[in-house]
Amino acid sequence: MYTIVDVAKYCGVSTATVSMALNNKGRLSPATRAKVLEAVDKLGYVYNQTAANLRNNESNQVGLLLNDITNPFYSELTLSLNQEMELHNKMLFLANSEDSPERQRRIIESFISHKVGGMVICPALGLDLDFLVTLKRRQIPVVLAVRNLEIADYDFVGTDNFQGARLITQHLINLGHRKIAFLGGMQGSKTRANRLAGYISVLLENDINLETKYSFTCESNRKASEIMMNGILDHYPEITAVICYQDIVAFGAMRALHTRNINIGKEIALTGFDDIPEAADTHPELTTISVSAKEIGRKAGEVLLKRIHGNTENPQHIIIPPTLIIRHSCGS
Amino acid sequence: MYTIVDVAKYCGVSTATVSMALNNKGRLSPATRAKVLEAVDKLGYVYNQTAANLRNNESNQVGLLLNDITNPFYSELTLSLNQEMELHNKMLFLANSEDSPERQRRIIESFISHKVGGMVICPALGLDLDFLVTLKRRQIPVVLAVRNLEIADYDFVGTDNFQGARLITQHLINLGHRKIAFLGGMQGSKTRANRLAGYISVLLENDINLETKYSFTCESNRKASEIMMNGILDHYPEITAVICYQDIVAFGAMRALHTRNINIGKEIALTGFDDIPEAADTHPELTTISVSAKEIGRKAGEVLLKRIHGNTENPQHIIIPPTLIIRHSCGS
DNA sequence: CTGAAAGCGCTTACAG
DNA sequence: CTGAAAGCGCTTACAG
Repeated sequence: MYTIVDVAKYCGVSTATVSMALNNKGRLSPATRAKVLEAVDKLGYVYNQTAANLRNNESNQVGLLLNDITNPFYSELTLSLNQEMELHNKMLFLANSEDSPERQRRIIESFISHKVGGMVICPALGLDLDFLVTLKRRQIPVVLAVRNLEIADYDFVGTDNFQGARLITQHLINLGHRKIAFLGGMQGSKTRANRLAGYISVLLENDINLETKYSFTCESNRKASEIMMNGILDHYPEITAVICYQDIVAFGAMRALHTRNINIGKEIALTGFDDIPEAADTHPELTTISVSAKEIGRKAGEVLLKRIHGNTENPQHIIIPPTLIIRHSCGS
Repeated sequence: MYTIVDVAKYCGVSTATVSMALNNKGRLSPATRAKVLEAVDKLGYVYNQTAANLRNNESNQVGLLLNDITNPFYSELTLSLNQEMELHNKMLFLANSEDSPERQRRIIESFISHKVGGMVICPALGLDLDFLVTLKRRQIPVVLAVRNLEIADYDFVGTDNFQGARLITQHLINLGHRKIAFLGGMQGSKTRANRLAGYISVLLENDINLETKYSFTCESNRKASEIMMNGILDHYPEITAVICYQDIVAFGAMRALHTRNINIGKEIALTGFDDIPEAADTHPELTTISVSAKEIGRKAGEVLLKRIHGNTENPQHIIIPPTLIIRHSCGS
């Protein structure tokens, strides 16, 4: 593996000259520059970006911390953040917290140790806030995505969960539903609290009696929600509509319904949240709330980049408005 | 941001001592070690891994190059590779080629520039092989995943596409189908060629006339395959079964079928390939070939790690055998 | 058991 | 227009 010294020797110039040729800086004669570039090509020299970063006290790496890359919502976010970073010649470290606060902490420390210039974090549930405060002191730009932490001094990009839930609840009420369940999300999740609040607020506005027993928590995977949905069917046959916390949760619920040969859309209405691509593949296709993961990823990248370049405005909260996507799972 | 020098000054020791304390190396008196560690804690010093890497001429970063992180098959692979890397304290760079050979080239060069210790690559279609040969000369470990390139001297982890296609084709024939189409994949894809060969070989073995017009290419997304499926229905109404190149392709085909109110499983049989989680969410659930993306990711990580640690055995080709998953899209 | 010094591969301020 | 030298934050072989 050649270094800048080898290239310099090969051309009979100094390493300073090679460096300047490589970075297109300083005033080199075109002839010298050409000679160097040719040597680079001939030797197959490859620039050591990490050495340059060390010397310049810079970084062109950013970290992305997710809970579950396997969730299509997050993989779309990853893609668009990645595209944004590529445009600005930054590399992306990817890590998965799997919703473990301890693991998340380790990962963030690892990001710092690896000298990221900034990071976007989808916080794990139960993350201790003290840690984030010390993180802030490190002066490294952090933007929170998807899940907000209500820590005033962090940038955040996400959606309006309260509003999204309102949209979908009102839609069901307009269709005549009165016994509406809310299924999914974990106890203690801020996101869930907001969606639940949206659902409740619309119920109240419409003078519908709030039955707290109609809201159910479950893990965000198909298996867990399938089991829960079966429980709902067994114990609350009066329910005519269920608002699922996420599309993934709705998929699990659908399994339970299909197994029992219950006609979704006719006998029961079902809704999701996120509008991942798969939501249009189910049968019936899922009525859901669209939250553009792509847009969140892009915006988060944009904000992060600005911070990395020294922007010190007050923290921004960018809210991508959710929209109602009507398909066939509430009738058609 | 403190450095090792600050910590050393704070404790009144040399930087060598701090370094040794940090790495648990050398013979330091427990008292000194404790003093250093305490200072680290107090100052909030964080280790600069990149500086250490430069000095040691090591790396604890690996690169993962994918075509489409948005495809659930690849996100599962990413997750399991990531887990494997985390176990060994390596960070993962993620990049998306979006199947552009030129972009892929840029990314690989960027990986090298950022001093990855190795990389796993799912090659983009149409990658020029010369480039891979020069890559080989750089001595940096590379393992190919999912798509093989038939370059003898690279490690590869993937599945047996030929065998998988044979499994599913035989299944359809056993169910009585004779007019079987093959839908999807791009011209020039090695993977497609192998699956197509499996399909053809079983047809021939069963004395079924091979109709070359029954095989169709299309991009691996829902929209493209929906359009193609509509074409098939319009022009070849005699077809009773279609083998889709991937689950994603099958999802698009399902859309076309649902739109036309054709009963999947009864009027037409449909199969996928990959067994991504969503394959069990469709209605009817998709009969498909299971290829464990998790297993591929894990194994690829394992092989890469061995290479990084200096293993110089001959290149390995690890084939994860595919299995047939019978659900309801071919009748039940 | 601990310190002084060289060096990993770059860049840049300073001379010339 | 180009070179010699110092320094980014580490580690390790060598002294003591």
